[in-house]
Amino acid sequence: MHDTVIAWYSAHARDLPWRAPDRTPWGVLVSEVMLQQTPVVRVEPVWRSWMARWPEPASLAAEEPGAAIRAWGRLGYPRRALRLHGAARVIAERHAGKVPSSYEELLALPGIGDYTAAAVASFAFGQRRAVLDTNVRRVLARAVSGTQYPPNATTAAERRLAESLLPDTETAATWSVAVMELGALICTARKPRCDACPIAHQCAWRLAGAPPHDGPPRRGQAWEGTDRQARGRLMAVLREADHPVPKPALDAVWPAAAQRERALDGLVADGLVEPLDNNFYRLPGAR
DNA sequence: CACACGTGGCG
DNA sequence: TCGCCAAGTGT
Repeated sequence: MHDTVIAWYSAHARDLPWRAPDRTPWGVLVSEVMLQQTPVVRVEPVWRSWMARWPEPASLAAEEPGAAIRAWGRLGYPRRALRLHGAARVIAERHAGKVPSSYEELLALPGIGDYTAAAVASFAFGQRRAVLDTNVRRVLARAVSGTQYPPNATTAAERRLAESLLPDTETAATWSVAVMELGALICTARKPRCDACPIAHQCAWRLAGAPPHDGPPRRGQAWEGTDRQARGRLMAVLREADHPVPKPALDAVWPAAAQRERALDGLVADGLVEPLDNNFYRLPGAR
């Protein structure tokens, strides 16, 4: 299975800048954070401008957090920008400006969880770490476990499986990115392209007749009328403003007063918004 | 462990 | 159309 998947990857991998030969650990780290819950097509242009402006951790660390939040644009989950800025400051101050290579030190950075720490250790530093993202989990669920979808939360069994399949250090990172790419391009969640899959003939799920998902239903993401939607509206106003924004300008984008105040308070508590005197607001430290 | 947390595109 | 989904993390 390994040689087949890696050969498929060699022929079909997308040409992404964070995979280029001249990539840096910082570029890999930035890409991984941006890619959390966000499609590649939306990340790529933002990654390019981000790396042009802040080519190393110290250059981002020298900025106010609001600059990072604004440059994040419409990628979503702007707390990721705040945490990436925080990670840059930790790297600048405690790691001499160099992205740490150990999984444990990466995991200690804000906004870096198990997946991202493993991905950076593996993709940027060539270490042998199981990289378990939604793509890998889905491919292994189908190809090996014979189920349409993986469990809702990552299980110890999934981790054991991924580790048991991990090849030696020389090829571990390539194997992980190849499986990930297979999940992203072929073994997709909704409409897998099994006719183009290099391991379709040995896929446990297909061999079992492609049985439908039977476990507990996947949790949907509520949106319309939620606090999240309100927060998004408020952040959009602040992101696009060149100067501090008066409160009425925020009130205008979310009429329900109680929910709006709760959302705004939450943004302030999260450090995404800075309240100023006279009922003005701005991105933290920004203009 | 379940939930909060943005945004936009596709089937 | 509208629910589902996208290289998760923190609490």
